[in-house]
Amino acid sequence: MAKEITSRAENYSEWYNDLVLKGGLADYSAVRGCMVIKPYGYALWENMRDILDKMFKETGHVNAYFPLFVPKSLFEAEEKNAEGFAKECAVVTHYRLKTDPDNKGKLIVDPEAKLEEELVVRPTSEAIIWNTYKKWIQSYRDLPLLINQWANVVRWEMRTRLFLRTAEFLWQEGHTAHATRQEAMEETIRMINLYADFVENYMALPVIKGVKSESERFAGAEDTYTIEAMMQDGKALQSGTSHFLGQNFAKAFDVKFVNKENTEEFVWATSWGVSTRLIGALIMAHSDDDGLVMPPKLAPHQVVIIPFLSKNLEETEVMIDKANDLKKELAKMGIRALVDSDETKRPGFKFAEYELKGIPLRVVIGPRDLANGVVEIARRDTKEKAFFPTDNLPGTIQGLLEDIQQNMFNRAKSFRDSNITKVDDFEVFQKLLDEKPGFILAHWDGTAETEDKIKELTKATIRCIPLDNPQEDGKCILTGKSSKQRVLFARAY
RNA sequence: CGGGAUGUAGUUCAGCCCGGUUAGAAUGCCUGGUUUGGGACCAGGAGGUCGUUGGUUCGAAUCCAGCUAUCCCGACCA
Repeated sequence: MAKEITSRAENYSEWYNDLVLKGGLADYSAVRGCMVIKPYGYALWENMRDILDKMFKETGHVNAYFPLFVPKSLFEAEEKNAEGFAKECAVVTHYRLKTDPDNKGKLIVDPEAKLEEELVVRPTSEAIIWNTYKKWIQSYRDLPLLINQWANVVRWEMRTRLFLRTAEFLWQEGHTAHATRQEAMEETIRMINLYADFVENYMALPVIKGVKSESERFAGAEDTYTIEAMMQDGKALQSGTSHFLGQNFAKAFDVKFVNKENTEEFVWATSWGVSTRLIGALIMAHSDDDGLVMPPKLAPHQVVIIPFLSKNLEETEVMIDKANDLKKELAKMGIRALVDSDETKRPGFKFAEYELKGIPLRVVIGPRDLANGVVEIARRDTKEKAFFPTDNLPGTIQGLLEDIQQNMFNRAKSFRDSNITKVDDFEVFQKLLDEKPGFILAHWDGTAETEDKIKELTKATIRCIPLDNPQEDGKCILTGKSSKQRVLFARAY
């Protein structure tokens, strides 16, 4: 084995790192906490981005771009938001370097080029955007304002992990302004539903939608909606959030509009985002000890076609032609195929390589099978190999891709469902978290103190209060105080 | 940021404790040949200022310090 992958059982974290690095998705860089997204990883992100972008536009949003830098005075305008992010901000203090007079060939920061006002590298863009919205919004006719931006943000995290938590990451952030509380709330819900739709239908990953408790809420929001997914180690990954911001930012940035009755009102706001972290979720939810497993709808290459090559040049040429013909036919149906006719690598090497890369289907075209009117097709999700007639191959492949997409979702869903447990006893709660990782539904008295205490004792946090949560009488798992519903607990990334 | 570990060829690592020729291996890479239905084989070859800066020393991959990066365990977090 040229590229050994640590097994999940041996070390889950190393397994994850191996997949990212050896699967060719990303690489470490010379910058602390920042990664290089390699072409294969970026192709995956482009697919995700393009689909989401289309979904945003179908729901009436438009794209714009706001500056990377936020003047400190703007950043601090919304107090809670500023406080929440303050301890992880990169700050620009100077605008010039100069050659070091004492050390030839080296540069130093020019002390004379100190900025009057420091610039914060955006950890999120509410401040700069709401400062702009003030200029754009005067009348109810200017509302709703539905803007999204694709951007990079910087959050100076203590400890970073490829895709899951990097100091700089790519994301989209939607920032909307509305005339009424109800409209803004509807937007908040619309977007969390859109994210759930994307993650479930494209990433093949089931999610639980819910509301964050007060202590897990976005800094500056009145309510944070979240989608939570379960990874193969039973831990939760927050995969997307949609915030109802109330009038907090409108008040902080003095954004008012005149309504039909000619009275001034503050506007209502939402913001929502998903990031390259979704790639981490995709990897951890579906992959196995042989490498990545890409859901067909997002896979950079959905099919790899490998023609068998031999000394017989004439025969080899026929195999390569067949492979290229199939690729063209697939392209007509919108299926992304890759032909590997590299004669310097043996088939076994290629099989292993494309399994590592997670390509959903592998089609092998060889003289022996072709004489029998069949080709061998192997699917990545189940590792099954089977022969299929050469007639209507594109149709067969399309069917298989759909089946893989569905199978991956079903598999992830049954794994998740079998790892959600209702618990009513705190000792069982603690024991379960250590022995059988997963989600736990338990009663909670609704206080931040209890939530903190549970976190301290078990490292588990309230992931969300699920939407459409069944109401039932119960007693808080820790304090025994009365409770009307169960909330979702888990250890999280 | 606290605790632990690590950084030597593209990659994985040995050498360091006990300083002293020209720093090794496997794998990968290049060339030629034989191969090709699950990570091929033979022969030849290229590739390293030992993470970085400074210190100790006649002499540093080896000893000491700072910095930097990565991994693991915490705290923080999408």
